[in-house]
Amino acid sequence: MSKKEELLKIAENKVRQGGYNNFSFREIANEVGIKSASVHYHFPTKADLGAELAHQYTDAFLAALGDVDDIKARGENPIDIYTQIFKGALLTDDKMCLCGLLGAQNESLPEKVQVEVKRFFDKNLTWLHAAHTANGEANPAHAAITTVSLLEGAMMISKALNDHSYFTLATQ
Amino acid sequence: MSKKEELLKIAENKVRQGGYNNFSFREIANEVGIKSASVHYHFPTKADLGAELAHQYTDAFLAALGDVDDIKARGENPIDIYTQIFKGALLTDDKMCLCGLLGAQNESLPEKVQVEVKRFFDKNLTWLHAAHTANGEANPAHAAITTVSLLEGAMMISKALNDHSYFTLATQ
DNA sequence: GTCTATAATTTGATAGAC
DNA sequence: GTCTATCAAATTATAGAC
Repeated sequence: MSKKEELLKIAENKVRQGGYNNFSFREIANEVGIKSASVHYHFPTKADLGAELAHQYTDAFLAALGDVDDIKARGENPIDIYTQIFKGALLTDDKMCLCGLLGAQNESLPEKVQVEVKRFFDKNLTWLHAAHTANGEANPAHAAITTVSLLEGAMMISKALNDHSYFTLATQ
Repeated sequence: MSKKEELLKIAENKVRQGGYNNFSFREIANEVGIKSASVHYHFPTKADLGAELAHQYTDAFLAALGDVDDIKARGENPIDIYTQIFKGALLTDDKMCLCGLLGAQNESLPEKVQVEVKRFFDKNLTWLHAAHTANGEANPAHAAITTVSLLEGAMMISKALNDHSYFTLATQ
């Protein structure tokens, strides 16, 4: 893993714990074993780092989801897959969804980060719309909205209560 | 309104926009017209301010909800009331739920703030349990969890998309 | 790519006067 | 309750050497 990738990974964990202000260039530089000035070689400003972080997080999330048609072809329910990926993010990492936390504090973020957070939810809604359509839902647009809202909300409250079983209850 | 109340009100708005780190003693002191050192007279530490803020927010929220039995006695649906109060917080103030945002960044908060955020959700779940029970729901505990999760999640994503109509769609 | 050195600003907090 | 004065630490960022 390149230094740049290491920096992003460490920053991701910090942001998923406490938001955009929960990491500094110095902190992540120390953990990677370089100086904070060197971080600016990879990311000119903190906003650049934040935007790239959200962009890559979104791409990785979509890649993990896979293709709705492929899931249906395997005879599986894409909404179950979606729920399991969310659950994995919470249970495996014990952390919030990166873009969920950033979305909540959206107003205080640099604009280029806001753009990437919006992209995450646009892509999620598009995927869920296709999934609910494939499932024969009467109102796939509405179902997509309630699905992602419920999962993000359940994740947030699980963190607030420090109780993973809350998420499991909310999504069954 | 006392200076202390003014400080809390200004801090509340900042936190609901960008989280716990989105205000400083200097900032809120300036807006109230005192010096930052004077803020420490009212709140010894920032954690004290944060905890009191979440506590009062919770109390005000519960007071706005009112009593489940009273609502039923008026012939109204308490879940509709609950939804309307959430919606009002988003549409009137154009801001996140204070404890929703704090809950998402829970891991990075001082412990005394975490305690107050947990209290908010415990009280909400208790109220919703009573509401769904009064409505004759078969599984009021489960219904309470899904109700608050959906509303907090819808609020978060409305902020992320900067689109209030998203919340309305999610809750109808 | 990474370093040293440094700058300007902000932050949470304290001591002690009024 | 509010002030002045002050502090140590942290933050984002830049210039220029290696």
